[in-house]
Amino acid sequence: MLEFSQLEMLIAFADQRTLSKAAEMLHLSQPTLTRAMKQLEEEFRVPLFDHRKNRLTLNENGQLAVEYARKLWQEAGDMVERVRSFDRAKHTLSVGACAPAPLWDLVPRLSSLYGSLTIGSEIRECQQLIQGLNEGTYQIIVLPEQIREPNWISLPWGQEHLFFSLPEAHPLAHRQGLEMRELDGENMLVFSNIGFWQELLMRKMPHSRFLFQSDRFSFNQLVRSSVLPCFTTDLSMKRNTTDYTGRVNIPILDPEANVTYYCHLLRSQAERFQAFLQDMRSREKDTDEW
Amino acid sequence: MLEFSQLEMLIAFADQRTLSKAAEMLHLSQPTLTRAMKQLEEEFRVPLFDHRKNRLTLNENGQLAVEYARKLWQEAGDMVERVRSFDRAKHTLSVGACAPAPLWDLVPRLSSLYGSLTIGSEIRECQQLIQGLNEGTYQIIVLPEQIREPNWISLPWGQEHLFFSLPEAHPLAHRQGLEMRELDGENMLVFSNIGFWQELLMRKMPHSRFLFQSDRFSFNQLVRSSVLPCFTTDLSMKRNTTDYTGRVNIPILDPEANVTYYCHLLRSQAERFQAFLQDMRSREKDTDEW
DNA sequence: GTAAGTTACGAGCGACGTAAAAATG
DNA sequence: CATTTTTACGTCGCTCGTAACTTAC
Repeated sequence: MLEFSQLEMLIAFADQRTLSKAAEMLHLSQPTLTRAMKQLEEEFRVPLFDHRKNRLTLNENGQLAVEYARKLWQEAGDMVERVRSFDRAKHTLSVGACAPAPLWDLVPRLSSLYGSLTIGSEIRECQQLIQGLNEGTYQIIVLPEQIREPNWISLPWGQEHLFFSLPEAHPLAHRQGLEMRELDGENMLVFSNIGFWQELLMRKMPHSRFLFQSDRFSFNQLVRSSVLPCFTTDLSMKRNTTDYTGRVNIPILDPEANVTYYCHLLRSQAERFQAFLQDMRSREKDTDEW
Repeated sequence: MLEFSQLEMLIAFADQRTLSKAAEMLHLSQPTLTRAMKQLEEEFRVPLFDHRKNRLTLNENGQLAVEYARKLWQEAGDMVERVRSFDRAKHTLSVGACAPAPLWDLVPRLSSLYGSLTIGSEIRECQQLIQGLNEGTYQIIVLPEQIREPNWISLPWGQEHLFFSLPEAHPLAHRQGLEMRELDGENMLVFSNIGFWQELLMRKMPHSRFLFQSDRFSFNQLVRSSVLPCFTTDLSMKRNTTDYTGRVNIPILDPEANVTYYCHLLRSQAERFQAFLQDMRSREKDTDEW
């Protein structure tokens, strides 16, 4: 019977051009290769090589066989890989979100509901999330708006409200509310990896320069020590990772700065995530939490 | 390493639903199957089966693996088949013709030119021949007309002229030439497997009934013993396989009944058939032969 | 009780490597 | 003379089958 090991040796010979080199490469003795090539010729029942006294070369049949062997070898590898990733997909749950805040309670929630699964989470652009959900890259995605698709399920997952954080001495610090255009042009401190917020800031405040900080510690230092205006949100403040003493946090009035998040998942996965859906629906009634 | 024998066993198990039946089918002991399935799980490093005490069933991973295994198994078979037929193609030369007569001298000619090759010949409809040449089913085709294709080579291969063969007592037996419509309506004796001629007869003599004879001996008997008109051609008469004594053979004047055959082959094969092409061209000058 | 899967064990065969020979440039 | 392929030979190891055990319907 044709065996993968034989195909491997054939491919190695095609690559190395001599049996000796191929044998060395595969950590086999050279006679083993000679035998394997003979066996292949017997199995195919056609000559695959030009057997000269001390030179073995592929003939046309052999070259064709090598082509097929490579394809088969590749597909055999794919087969194993696909089955493994299929299995892995059953033990992992990938969440994609448009912003970090929804993940703060979503991931722990999912962890406690699906203790046996590995929870992976990523922050990506909305368009990528939508595509990823359809392609199976994500099982659950969080978007800042509700998208109604017939084969999707969507349920609200809290709200988030953007604030300006101004030094007390700032001329606008006395205001109860602000529109983004009122600070357009000022240099702003911004924490990185804030998902869709970043695009929003740059769109609504095109004249501002944004000083992005990817390190939480550096960002906190700058918030405390500088007089640069920055951003925060209600969820961020509740989480208390940054000390805003000496600053006034003023709600931003623009409608785009006040979002409701929605979890979306494929209707075909409803059964798998039944526990999560029940949990979401029970929260939905308990509106105080938000 | 993954082995084809393991895939075979996996497929057999998927088909038979129990290891015992699969083992029986493959003429192996049942423990061999148990081991092979274990090995597969080790190679994939994911569970493929639901191991119950006395029942083994494929889980989802396993079902996926079986799908791939079937595909791979099929392709491995294809691989061998393709290489074999590729090799065979190098040792065979398939000729397709629209009528039998051109083959009478073409096949012996090719045999003597390419003694090491097996010559296969078939009579088919022109459309099938054209398709077959392009697809590689035939290396050489003979058509009753010249077709000019940029990547084809075409050269004439003789002429053939159709005759009516009438009993001497037939009212038209004295004529020097006849048109087909003049005998339309009479019952005619026809030898089978005459290629495109058959279609021509039926088209030009729609009111005649044709008594097809596929056996040469029966046909000859009927020609001798009956007074039914029949057909012959100059090439057929030269070949002398039928005794026309007591009959008058009268040329048919319709242009379609007087054809020049053309051999066609792919220009890409010109080198391979160089000897044949030279031979054809030298005959072409020697017009007396026709 | 029958039929299925798993485990244990022993034997046989086959695959591999070493060694030697032959050939080529 | 170095490199390569092929052949011969001996041994190690792996694979297979038999047999015994366990379980379920």
